[in-house]
Amino acid sequence: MAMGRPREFDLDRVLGCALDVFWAKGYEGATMADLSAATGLKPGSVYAAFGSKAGLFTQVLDRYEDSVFTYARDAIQEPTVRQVIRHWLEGVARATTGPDTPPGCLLVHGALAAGDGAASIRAELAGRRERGEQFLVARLERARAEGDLPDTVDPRAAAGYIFALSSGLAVEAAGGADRERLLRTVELTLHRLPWE
Amino acid sequence: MAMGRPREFDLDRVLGCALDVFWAKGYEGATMADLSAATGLKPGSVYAAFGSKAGLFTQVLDRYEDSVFTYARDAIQEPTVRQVIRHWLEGVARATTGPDTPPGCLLVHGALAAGDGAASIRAELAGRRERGEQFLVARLERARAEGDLPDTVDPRAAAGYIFALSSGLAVEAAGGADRERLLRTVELTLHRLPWE
DNA sequence: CGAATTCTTGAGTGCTCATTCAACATCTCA
DNA sequence: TGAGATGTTGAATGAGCACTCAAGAATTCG
Repeated sequence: MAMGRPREFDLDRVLGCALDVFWAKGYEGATMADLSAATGLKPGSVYAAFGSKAGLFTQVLDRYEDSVFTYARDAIQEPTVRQVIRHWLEGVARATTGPDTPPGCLLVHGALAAGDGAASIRAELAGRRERGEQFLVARLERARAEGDLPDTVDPRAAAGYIFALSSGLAVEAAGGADRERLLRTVELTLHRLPWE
Repeated sequence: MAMGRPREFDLDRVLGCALDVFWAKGYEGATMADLSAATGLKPGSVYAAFGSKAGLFTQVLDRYEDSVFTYARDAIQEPTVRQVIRHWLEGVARATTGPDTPPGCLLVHGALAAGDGAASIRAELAGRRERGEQFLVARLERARAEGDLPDTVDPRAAAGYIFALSSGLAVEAAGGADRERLLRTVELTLHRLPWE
């Protein structure tokens, strides 16, 4: 029953280009003209393919998590809480200061850069950050059951602490701090964790 | 030689209203229409008095630091490093979750929400954050000289750690976290500092 | 008072934004 | 081959943006 004209662009490449733009400028800072220029798609094609700027952003977020948050998935596989946290925080420091990617974190940058008309975008990003935190909470709960985290420590509080530091590192990176500076903060953090 | 018509508005009140708008929406998120409505000044009067949106923002920043950063000035007066840091971090937690002010920190929010056309605004905010950090560095250097901070700890690294946490708390507040949650993170941080 | 000066006002400037649309192109299937 | 379906294109649309300006209003000084 007639399939229609096939799209001429590579979806993955387009999402990658759009990611760079959103990552560098935030949701509202990125204009359709920017996105059109970076992806090579005319505005009409973007709307045909993704419905809206917000629709494109949502797909870009999925791609961001898949490609950037590998360090988080790897981190929770580490055998001890110390190693989990080291892997996690060093991953944040590296991901937010990559030589080939914009400085900062899209989930942090995007959220704060969303103004009035983008309340739903802010909610979406807050939800994704929350999911990320739950990811770490679950690992720390397991650690407590295994005796690797003291009974006196609430895994949610510990994850909240690590997450606050992660967001702080992302802010510093977005503000121009270099990787060494971030890694020095990570090193000091790991010198002794609050419950050790 | 003729003084001209006196201004009809109270400068301090106008800056206060503008502060609320910038604080809630960031630099680029705040429109002149928002500012005009909140202050009661017509656009023409704003430009006559402040020159531009950026000029108004700069004056608002001064006012912000004067009124909100009292906790930082008070904190460094505390006698011990522990008390300095407690006062500082609790001040951040409270200032970013005030019942009568928007959530988050203007210096963090404003910086990340500044897109392409506002590079100078971003630089201004980065400079002000840097000045804030130096403020804490100086206090920690004194503490090290007094033996209140181990010789092995670099005051700049320690201040960087506290500042990363501060920014992280501000991001969480902007994302909707409540005061109790932030204070729980502060409590865990203080349970044992990395160099203790 | 009248001249000089500064503020206020309201309407308007040109620009950029996200989004749309009609015409055309390229595919599948019968 | 032709009908149906979908993708691409370039131009256009209306809304919102920071900012401006001419005219009028309030003041001080001579």
